[in-house]
Amino acid sequence: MKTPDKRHDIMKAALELIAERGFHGAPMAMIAEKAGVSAGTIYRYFENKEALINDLNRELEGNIMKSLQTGYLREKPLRERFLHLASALCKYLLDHPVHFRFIEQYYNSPYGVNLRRERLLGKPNGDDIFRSLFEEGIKQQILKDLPLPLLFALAFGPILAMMRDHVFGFIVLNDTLMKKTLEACWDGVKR
Amino acid sequence: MKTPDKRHDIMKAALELIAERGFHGAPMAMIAEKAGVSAGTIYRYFENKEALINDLNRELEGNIMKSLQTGYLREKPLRERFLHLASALCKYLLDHPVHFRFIEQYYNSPYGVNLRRERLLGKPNGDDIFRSLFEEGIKQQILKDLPLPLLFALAFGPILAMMRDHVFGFIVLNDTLMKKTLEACWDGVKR
Amino acid sequence: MKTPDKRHDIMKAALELIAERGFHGAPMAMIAEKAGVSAGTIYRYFENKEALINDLNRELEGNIMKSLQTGYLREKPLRERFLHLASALCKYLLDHPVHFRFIEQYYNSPYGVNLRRERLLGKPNGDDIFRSLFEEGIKQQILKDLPLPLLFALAFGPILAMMRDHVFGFIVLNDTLMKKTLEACWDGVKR
Amino acid sequence: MKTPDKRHDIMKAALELIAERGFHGAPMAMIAEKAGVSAGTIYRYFENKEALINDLNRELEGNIMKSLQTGYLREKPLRERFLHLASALCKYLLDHPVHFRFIEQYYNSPYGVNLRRERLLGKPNGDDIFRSLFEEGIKQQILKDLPLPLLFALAFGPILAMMRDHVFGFIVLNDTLMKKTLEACWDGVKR
DNA sequence: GATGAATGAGCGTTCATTCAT
DNA sequence: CATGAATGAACGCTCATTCAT
Repeated sequence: MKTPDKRHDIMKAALELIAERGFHGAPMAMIAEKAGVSAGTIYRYFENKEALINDLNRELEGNIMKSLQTGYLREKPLRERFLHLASALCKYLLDHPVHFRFIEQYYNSPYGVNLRRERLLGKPNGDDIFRSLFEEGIKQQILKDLPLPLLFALAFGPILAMMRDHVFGFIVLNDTLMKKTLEACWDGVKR
Repeated sequence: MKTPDKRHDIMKAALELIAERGFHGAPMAMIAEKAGVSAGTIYRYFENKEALINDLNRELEGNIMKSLQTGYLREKPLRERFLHLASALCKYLLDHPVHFRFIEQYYNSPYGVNLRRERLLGKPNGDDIFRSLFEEGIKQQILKDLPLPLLFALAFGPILAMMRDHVFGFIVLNDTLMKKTLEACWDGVKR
Repeated sequence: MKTPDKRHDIMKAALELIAERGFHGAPMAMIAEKAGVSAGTIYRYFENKEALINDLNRELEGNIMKSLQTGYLREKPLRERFLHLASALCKYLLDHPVHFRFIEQYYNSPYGVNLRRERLLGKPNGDDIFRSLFEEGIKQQILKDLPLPLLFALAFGPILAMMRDHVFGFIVLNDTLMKKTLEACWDGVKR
Repeated sequence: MKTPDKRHDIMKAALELIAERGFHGAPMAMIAEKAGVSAGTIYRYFENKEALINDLNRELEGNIMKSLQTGYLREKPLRERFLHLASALCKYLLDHPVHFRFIEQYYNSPYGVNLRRERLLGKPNGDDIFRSLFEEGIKQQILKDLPLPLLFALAFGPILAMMRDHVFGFIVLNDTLMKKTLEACWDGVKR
């Protein structure tokens, strides 16, 4: 029985291989084989390797954003909303270590830097849930009065570092540890 | 007139190219050309590319550790010592953005992961200034009672994220901003 | 019009180049060019240079063994069988001087030594026609009672030396000369 | 204390390395190191690697010829003289396996073929002890009436094959075995 | 659409040889 | 004379991409 959605198969294969072996440990031929298609076929769905990688990242980010929004209630207190987002992010990454590995590699490559640049220099993206949360927090004098990128750094720097340590086996996370750490992040950003 | 110290030239060329273009954007031939030597010459000084990269990292880490220790006074209060270290680290990375880019790449590669693993699994290294500071802080109930890797994540995660943003031009740091952010890091790790 | 069987072309080119110029006088690029393919193509058919060489040897040995068996009659007297095999071997090598040069090089390289070691230390290979002939000859007290490798040396040492001389043009063989020499080999091994 | 004879040191180092590791397992730098001289120094004594190898071979052949002549008595019967030479050759090679390994490699390389060609096509070399022995044997109708190269093949082909097997450990020679084999060689060449 | 054989530029590395000291 | 650092062409091999089928 054939999978009809080759595009999906290719992305899945690429995701897993790149997560596990890095960008240059994942040649197109290997991705093709794992996806059950021929090497040439990939080029019907993606202009080249770079495009495949960018599409992949876009999809994963979309998934994450979607998962953050479920259960997010605008009317809750800011602290609670922050903890909701941070812990939903952690949960997502814990549940999808492969996605995490991929994203990490992505943002540590020329691709990621360019993407980030485009985003920050472009217009504010209305649906950026974090940005509006933080801007609100600053305005209400709940959060420290720092440029947004610094608040991001304080909030997510520790989370990503923690996830890295977990994925590589340097620590074993449990709910208590995670909760404590996220509250520590809050301590970092709050006034 | 030629520089007599080719080893240094090679390391400098490798450092800059790798910082700017990543490990595989910096082929040996390109490093050689930038260093003003022939490709074969590199192999008189380094066993292979991996050894060159490891040596480079070792040197940079040495530099950083040295710069952290200057002016570090064991008898000062813990908070002050933490802020000293964090701000010395920031200053170093700010003054040497190329070193920062290299180290980032290094720790996001198999090399770095293995190094980190060895360090965390190996015996406590007496001269690890951060580790002893944090252990002391936990014992004295000044810092949160979390596993060391998580304290590291809370303290350095934001710093590295901030540096990244700065190096890529997403923010422009000044002393005030930096100081505020480092104090926010302290808020994150302290009880 | 292209030859459809590239694998064959590659083996042929490698055979001829190695026969003429030795293993390191035959770089992959040169083999590729002679075979009318690109360098990379070789690696679709052979894992690496060593595999190509081993495959080549295996094929040639197979050819030789096949040609020895045609017309070989187990019921003939031992002397006649010996002369049949020896002369069939000579004829083959005479007709395929390039094969001879290749095999010579092969057995004078680490590849060949290892192969020989495996064979001598491994279990007797049922289809080894020479071994069984010689063992029978010893048992029936027709051949000298010497270890097998020495009988091999006495029987094939001269044949290979003769072929070498012929291939390099130091002598010109004809049927009479060959017959006489093979009978002299028999004189060497018989009681 | 320095060895004054660098030329000798270089040849010895080259001999041992090439015997053990083959021509391309013995780079000039390695030879130099083993000889205790610098790489450049080799080129004061030898024009290039090829010249070094040729000189080495010439020297070894000289040694062998000399050792064959000691105790060789022209007035002894032909058979005895043959066995003397053959066994002296065997003894030499057994005592100097490193020389044997070198010579084998040499004659299986372009160098050796050219040398041999020069020799056979050049004028008869008066002091060639084997050649005169065999020519005498043919004239006196003691040896088979075959072209010289074939008599050489019959006489020395087995000896070299035997030595090869011994050096690689496929057989363990002792005096009895050797004597039997050399007599078998005589059986091969005699009428 | 899909295939997968073919390409060839590019990689890390080696080593015989040269030459300034 | 001797050194050994430097060279650079050449090697075996990889892989993103193309294109005839």
